Amino acid sequence: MAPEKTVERLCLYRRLLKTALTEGETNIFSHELAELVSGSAAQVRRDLMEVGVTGHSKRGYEVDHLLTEIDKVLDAPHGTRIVLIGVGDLGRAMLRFMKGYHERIKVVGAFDNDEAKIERVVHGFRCKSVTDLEAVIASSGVDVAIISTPADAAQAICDRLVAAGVRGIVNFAPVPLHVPGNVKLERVDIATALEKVACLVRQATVGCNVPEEAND
Amino acid sequence: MAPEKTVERLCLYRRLLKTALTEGETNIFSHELAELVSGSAAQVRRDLMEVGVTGHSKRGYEVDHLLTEIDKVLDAPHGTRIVLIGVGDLGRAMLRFMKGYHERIKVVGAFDNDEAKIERVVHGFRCKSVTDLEAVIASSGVDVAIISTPADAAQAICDRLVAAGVRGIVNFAPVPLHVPGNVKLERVDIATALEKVACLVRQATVGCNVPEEAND
DNA sequence: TAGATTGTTAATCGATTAACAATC
DNA sequence: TAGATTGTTAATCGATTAACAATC
Repeated sequence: MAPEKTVERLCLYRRLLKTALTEGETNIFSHELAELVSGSAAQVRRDLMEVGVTGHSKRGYEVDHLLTEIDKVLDAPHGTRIVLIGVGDLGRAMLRFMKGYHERIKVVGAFDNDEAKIERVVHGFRCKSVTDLEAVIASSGVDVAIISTPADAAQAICDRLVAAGVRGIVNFAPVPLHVPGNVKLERVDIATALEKVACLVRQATVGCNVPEEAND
Repeated sequence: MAPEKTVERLCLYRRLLKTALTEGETNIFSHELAELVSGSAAQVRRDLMEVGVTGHSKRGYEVDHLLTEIDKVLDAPHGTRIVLIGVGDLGRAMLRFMKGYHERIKVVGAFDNDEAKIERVVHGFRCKSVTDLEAVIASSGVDVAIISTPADAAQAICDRLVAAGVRGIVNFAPVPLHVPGNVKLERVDIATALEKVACLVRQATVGCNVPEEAND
């Protein structure tokens, strides 16, 4: 119901509010939260409207209450069951992240096709054979799958996930995946992020730096 | 000069065009490229206009030529010099990715503050002490830095990078960083991606699935 | 020629920002 | 009260899409 961009920012707000809370801040103004995310106060207020909380013109918003309400919007009350496919460096990074994150993130399986990795325990999760993927999905139920395989394996895995009924996918493989309209797909494109910044930096320095030639 | 969104898509096009080229495709229509990225043909044509290439109404675009021109827009002719800070799982994933990627990506340093990692070779790069960060930047010159440290170290590292003259930063740490306006910052937010998909999937299934209670 | 595709402009869409009355 | 902040609507901005003459 809340627009995607708002959902993204709510995830950010939540993390920052948790920090603020542990630092003893009980109340926060929209412009303070805005500064933390390098956004505008108006946008913060708009986002919080979406959550349904209401602030106070003298004290701003109550951090505690804000967190409770954002949780309600973002999290499924019974948690999110997750599978991860591809236990390489990136897959391990995700497992490690999810391990310590919060209790409503539930990893129900980590899969790889490398015999050497199967049955190994990585950050507390036992690696399974990718041949068992459908069986685990069928028995545990899965809300979101993380694809951290090499590019050439990603679409095939994606198809299997969709066929098995998974309706949310986070794709770390550097290829665009194709999914039916009823599946939510989020691309995390490391390659593009790097190339994009490189390009933008270069564009910004054109003219003041190396003038296209003229050195040695 | 090209809008950021266009730059992002150009990165994607380039990767897909390379694949197409190795598969022997010499020409491609805007609607074909659009399908590969799940975009629209009009957008592809618009993006390619920005690059300055021109197509042919019977044969579409020449893949070969397209790649050459996109390279010119995206890449600095002398390459992009990169440092990476934080050789954890995520840092290793990035090193591994950059190792095999292409010749214009030049990693000039990988840093960590863990004594156990320093001097170790990771995916072909020797890990350095983070105390040497400024020295390496000063001697090698650095275009883009990748921050893959834990969240609590990220802002301090970021400040040091900016002070040392780095003008492009890719941030993998799950905190928003603050940089001056002349620094390009790209956030790759793994935590948000995961939480966002979880939320969207849940929103989509509300009503048809667990009706907020009603099971034991 | 007829049909498909390109290059480009105008129309649409969505998201962000500005503004301001209402509140404390 | 005076001053700051909220909640919300209207104005702005940018990006995407539709449309279509020109081209091959």
